[in-house]
Amino acid sequence: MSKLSLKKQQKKDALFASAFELFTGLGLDNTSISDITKKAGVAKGTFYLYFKDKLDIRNRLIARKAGALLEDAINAMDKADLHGTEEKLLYIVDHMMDDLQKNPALVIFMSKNLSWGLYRNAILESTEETDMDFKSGFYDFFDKSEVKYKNPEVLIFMIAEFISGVCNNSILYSDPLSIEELKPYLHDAIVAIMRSQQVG
Amino acid sequence: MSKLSLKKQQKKDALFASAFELFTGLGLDNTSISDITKKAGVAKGTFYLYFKDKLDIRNRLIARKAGALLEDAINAMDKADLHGTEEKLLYIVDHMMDDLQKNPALVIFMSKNLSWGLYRNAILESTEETDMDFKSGFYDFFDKSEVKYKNPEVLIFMIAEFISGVCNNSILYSDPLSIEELKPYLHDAIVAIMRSQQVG
Amino acid sequence: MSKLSLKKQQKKDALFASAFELFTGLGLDNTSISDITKKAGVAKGTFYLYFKDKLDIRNRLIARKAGALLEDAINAMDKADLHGTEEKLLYIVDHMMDDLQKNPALVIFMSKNLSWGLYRNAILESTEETDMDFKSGFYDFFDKSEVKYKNPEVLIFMIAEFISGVCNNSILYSDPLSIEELKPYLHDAIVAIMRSQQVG
Amino acid sequence: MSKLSLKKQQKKDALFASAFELFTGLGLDNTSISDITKKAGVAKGTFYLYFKDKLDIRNRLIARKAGALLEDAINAMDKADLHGTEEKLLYIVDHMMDDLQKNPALVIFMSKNLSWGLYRNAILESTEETDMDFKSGFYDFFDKSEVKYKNPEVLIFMIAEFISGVCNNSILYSDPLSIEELKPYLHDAIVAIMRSQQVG
DNA sequence: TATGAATGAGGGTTCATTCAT
DNA sequence: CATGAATGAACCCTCATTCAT
Repeated sequence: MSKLSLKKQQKKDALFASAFELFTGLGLDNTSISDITKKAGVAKGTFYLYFKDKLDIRNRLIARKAGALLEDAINAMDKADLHGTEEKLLYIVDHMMDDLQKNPALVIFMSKNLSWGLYRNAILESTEETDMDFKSGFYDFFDKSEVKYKNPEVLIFMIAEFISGVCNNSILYSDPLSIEELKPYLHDAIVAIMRSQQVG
Repeated sequence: MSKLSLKKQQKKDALFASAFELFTGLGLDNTSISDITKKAGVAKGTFYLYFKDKLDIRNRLIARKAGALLEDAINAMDKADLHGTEEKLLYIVDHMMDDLQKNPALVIFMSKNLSWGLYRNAILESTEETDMDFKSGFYDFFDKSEVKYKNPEVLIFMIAEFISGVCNNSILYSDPLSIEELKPYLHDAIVAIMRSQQVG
Repeated sequence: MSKLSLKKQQKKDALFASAFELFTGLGLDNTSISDITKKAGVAKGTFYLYFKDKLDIRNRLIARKAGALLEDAINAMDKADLHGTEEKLLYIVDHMMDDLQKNPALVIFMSKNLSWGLYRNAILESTEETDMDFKSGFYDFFDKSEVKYKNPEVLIFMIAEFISGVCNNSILYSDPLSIEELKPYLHDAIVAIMRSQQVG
Repeated sequence: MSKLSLKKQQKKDALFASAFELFTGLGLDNTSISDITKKAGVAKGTFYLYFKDKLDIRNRLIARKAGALLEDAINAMDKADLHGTEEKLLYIVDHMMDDLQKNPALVIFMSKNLSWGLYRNAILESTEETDMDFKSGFYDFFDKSEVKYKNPEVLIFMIAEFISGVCNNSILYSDPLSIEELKPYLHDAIVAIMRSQQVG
């Protein structure tokens, strides 16, 4: 990467970082592009060299963050010595929840901006922002599973929405319980959901 | 209620109705107070006689709508001949989902604006906007239940978040499945969640 | 007219006046709405209470100015003791040229912004900005004329374009001659054009 | 001309061509320098190596186009077997009108940007953009004429403005008539103007 | 109470121009 | 010569809020 394009990447990253902080702190609509560029230390016009508008940077940010979250979890899972689909899935879920717990800003951002469509895109489609190929891995995972599920995508969708909603309130407001207190309940519920979707 | 205060109530209702239509149609941030008053057929200044600002009308609207949704479900449940806590809970859940399905605008509005805190307020706290007293009913319901749950509020919270998230995507985008196709999966999952939270 | 709507009319007039001065001084595209409101002594937002955008105020300004120019000329002609179509037409043309000569700003504005379509609208169609009914007068004038012309509208169109172009350069730049020096040539040319369009 | 300066000339020509297309298509103020360079396939900075700003390229473009229009007409007239000043003048006028009619873009551009001053410069002054020497030819033409005019430059000026205005509306909007329908009227009017300016 | 004209800060966006490469 | 990333002033327009009527 040349010196010039390195500088460009730095600007883009600075814009991403500023946008993320502001979106999570003030919300999407209370963040102006002026705010983003000011925080990033670039001129307002520079924003438009890299992004079409606020929606554009938001969507690309989601792809980045969601992809990274999943990637970390999968990488950790690969290193752990796990057997069984259920065990693996729970591991991924726990890992992602731990990550989210450490990063409340990310929770806010994702819960307010993430629809399943965007999330699935981030996971299953490769974009400019995500390098990894999750797609083949996803289907592999369920094909090789000794336990069969009625509809893997529906299962993942339901778990994702479940966790997303629950974590959002719990992590942000400790309401009705803190995430630490909630975890046992949650764990049981997730296992129950999984088992309810097994074939046979 | 005097003639004058009837007129006032009509204006307020008109503002509520206009705000709801516009919030769901255009989104909160794309709806201006000018839009609301124009649609309601009152002057712009009149808005400020009844509401503090846009956030104020939104929160009060949520309390109204969420309360009504639950009230309808409970009323219907009372009329139905049901036995058992699980059966009753499922009935309420189904009823609410049916209502939401018939009213996608309401789904948009609630999913984008509803946090558990607000929702619980609508359910457990009586406000200016909700007449019913849900609170005592709520505790009664679980106290009298033959099946005991570890933590009824957590259970309700988890189910609420689960349904809210799942319905949102499904009803609005038919993604990953339409709500009709999704229902059997959802039903199984809810029962599983409930049972996972039983004591003993 | 109530006190309130009088104030409104004053603001509108102030905006018209400011816009006219700035359009003629700086040109349409070098005049910002901010400039107009600043000069008119009103807030920027006030502009949008009365006009859609810059094009809107320009078109309405043209209708006003062109209408007034013609109206003055016709009124003067009515008072003068004139006989014969040619004599009357020449009188109107002279009167308008005199008016334009006294008001170079108007020349700039009209020559840069006026197309025949707009001009004809200003003359023949009644708008919000022009009260007089020129239309019936126009057709009356040629119907009653003892001299018949092949196509009255074409004749008027040609004379209008001729004068418009010639006056523009002459009044603004005294090029190739001052309007005063040019007048005899112009007079001869206009008479020649008229006669060339007579029937028979 | 060296190979290097040939390349330079090509870039300059590309910029001229792009600017012309965009000015006529979008208008002067809706065309950005970025647009021009993009269309020309050069970098934005390159523009400033050849032109001072947008006004500079516009004025030079006018000189080019107006000069070419006249040059073509004169060349064609020289080849035709014509006798008499009036006949020759009419031939030139007709030729230019035909050219303009074939090229509405040119009409837009010239009518919106052309003042007599610029036009005369293009005709009478030699610039960087026009090679031909029209000046001596112009005075020769009227000196040798068997018919004498009161003021040849005024005559040309009046005809130019007349045609310019009339053609503009007619060619662009077919209003009040199409140029084809208008031509007979126009022809008569021009002859009339000429004759009105003869000496004696 | 009810009105709606008026405000002006602040939003998103464009673009002529510069300058390090 | 040529590039195009970067700038930031300036644009148009919206809108929550106020206040005289």
